[in-house]
Amino acid sequence: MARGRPRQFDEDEALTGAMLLFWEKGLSATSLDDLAIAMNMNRPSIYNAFGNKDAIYRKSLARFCGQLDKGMQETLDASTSVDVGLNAFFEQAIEVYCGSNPQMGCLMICTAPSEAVSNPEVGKDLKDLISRLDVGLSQRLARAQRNGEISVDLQPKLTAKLLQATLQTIALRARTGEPKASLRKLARYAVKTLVH
Amino acid sequence: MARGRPRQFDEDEALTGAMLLFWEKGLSATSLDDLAIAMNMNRPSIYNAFGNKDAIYRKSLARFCGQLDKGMQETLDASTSVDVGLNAFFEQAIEVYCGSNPQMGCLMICTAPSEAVSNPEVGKDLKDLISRLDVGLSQRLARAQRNGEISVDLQPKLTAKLLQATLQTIALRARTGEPKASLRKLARYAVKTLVH
DNA sequence: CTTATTTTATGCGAAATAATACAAAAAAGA
DNA sequence: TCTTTTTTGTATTATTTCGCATAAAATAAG
Repeated sequence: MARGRPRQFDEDEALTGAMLLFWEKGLSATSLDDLAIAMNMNRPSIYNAFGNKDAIYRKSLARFCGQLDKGMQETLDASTSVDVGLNAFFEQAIEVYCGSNPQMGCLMICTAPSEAVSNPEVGKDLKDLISRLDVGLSQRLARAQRNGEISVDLQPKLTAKLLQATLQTIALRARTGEPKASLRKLARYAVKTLVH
Repeated sequence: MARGRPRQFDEDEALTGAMLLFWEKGLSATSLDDLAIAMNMNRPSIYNAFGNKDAIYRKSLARFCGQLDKGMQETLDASTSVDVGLNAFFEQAIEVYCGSNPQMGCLMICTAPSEAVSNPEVGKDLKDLISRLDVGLSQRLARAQRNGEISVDLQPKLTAKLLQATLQTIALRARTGEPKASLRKLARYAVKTLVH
């Protein structure tokens, strides 16, 4: 098997290049010529391997969110105490959001909303990520509540949304250049204030 | 005075039309042809009156943010108690963010971030709005603290950021179609939890 | 060696897009 | 009435962009 001419590009590397470009410029401002350079492929090969621009963008989103989601689940599950887990999760996110120069925040939160109205599939991708994070955070809070680690007065679903709000503001602020230290301080205050 | 041929368009209405279009599609996905229709002007007149696409977008942002900022200041100043003021402010914002069909969230938070890296001026507009809201909220909290209305343990600047995080998540969630009632509930819980 | 299969690379063509040139139109002032 | 000023509308140009057609290249199977 592997019948025809072998591929010259690495699918993973190409998608990474595409993702980085979308992360910087968003969907609409990115052209296929830009993508061809970033993916180190020519346009016909791109169409053949990935489909049109929307499809590449959504595949980039899917990979990015998969990592984010997985990181959250693993970090929250691994930790015995909620607040330690949450702080570790925010720490991870801050590293990603501030990990380039200039800082680019979150691929989904910073680039998908502008497309979400005119492109309902992107809207759905955004909605799904928000929902998954709500669920993951909420379940961890509920577990902590059952363990007696946090107050029964706390409402897990609403608190989860406020924790995600913290994650989102960190993403947005990172994109405006706000320094890591400032974001860390905010994250720790959020955990301390919201989870008790 | 008013020397030459009178304008056939109303500057305010034209800018409103442009703003609505940018709000729906973002900066990059909006063409000047679309704008010409939405503003009820022909392209040369647009260039003459407003400048290029970036300039029209930034004028739309400025007007939108001016109203948001003013609404916040007035609502927070008018109320004697902080929590009532904050709840009223969130209520206003929710009406704006969910006021169309489909819901479009916040013009700035939902469309500017995707442009902010490649267009530093837009990045600055975003940063400035975030900063102004931080300051406005923080000052109101500090006042309440001096009045003995809220605890001295509360950190006004950090709490202000968490309140803005709440505003931002409401904007993003509104854009994914989350219902008003759900957003209201979140806003009230945020005020209750964060401001004590 | 021949055939089938898949990818690559050049390049084309249609459509969209940004921005401007230019003359006609519409007003005020001399 | 004639000039000046500003806006309007048609048209044009140059560029970008998307998506695909086509043929060459590179491999496996028969």
